[in-house]
Amino acid sequence: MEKKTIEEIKKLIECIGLNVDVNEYIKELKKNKDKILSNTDFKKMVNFHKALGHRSRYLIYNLIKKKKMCICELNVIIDLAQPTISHHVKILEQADLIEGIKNGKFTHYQIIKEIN
Amino acid sequence: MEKKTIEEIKKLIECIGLNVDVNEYIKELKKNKDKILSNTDFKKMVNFHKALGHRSRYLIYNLIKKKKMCICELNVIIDLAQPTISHHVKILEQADLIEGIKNGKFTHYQIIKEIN
DNA sequence: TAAATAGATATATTTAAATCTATCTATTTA
DNA sequence: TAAATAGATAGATTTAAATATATCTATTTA
Repeated sequence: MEKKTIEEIKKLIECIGLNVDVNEYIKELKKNKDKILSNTDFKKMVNFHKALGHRSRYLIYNLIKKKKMCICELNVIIDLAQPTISHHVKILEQADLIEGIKNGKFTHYQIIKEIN
Repeated sequence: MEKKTIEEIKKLIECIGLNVDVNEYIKELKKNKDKILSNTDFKKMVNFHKALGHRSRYLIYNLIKKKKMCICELNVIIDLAQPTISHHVKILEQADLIEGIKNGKFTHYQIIKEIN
């Protein structure tokens, strides 16, 4: 065991008290961690929050929520280049928040997961 | 009006149809946009999602949710340097998701906003 | 079927976030 | 009150995300 880890564990012992089995305690914490990480929704939830955790995307999501829109409509009111808007829309789409319905030349995006 | 904008609007006219007042339509869309951006919760919501939209922070949040913890406990089970963990914890704290309660030398962090 | 075009993709560049090491601060306790 | 220490902060570096320009693709329609 490396020096750094030994000091971390010394610190932990002081924190949790001497009357606790440290190895058992750490084992329990690591079990919690593994359980969280192995949850099938873990990545999905992180991506969901990451998708909405950006000013432009949160705006686009809420605009589409008010009224389904195509890229060309978003492009008129948002001060970003068309490929940038397409990029953000794609991230929202991949997070299963919106979907695009092709209609002739135009693709209309609409909400599929409602967030209040 | 610049060339780029003119083409954007031409495109929009084709999309929404000729029997619609384009200026009125754009005005309405921009009103929607301004309403969304001026919402007092806009920044708060983006920060909330940004806070949870990162692997390590989503893990830390869920660990604290299972059991209140101090930095030293997180440090033992997460493979990141102590200041990095402190940094992530601070972001969760600033998003009003968790709070730190000082107890002697140790600060125990606990959930204040439950997310399922 | 060939020109026009909505919007996607590729690639490069810029900007922001994550992470680290080193150091500081506030608190405890011997 | 001085040494010890939990965890916060500062600053530098690395990594990832945002954005732009240029180009491509799939579809439409004249």
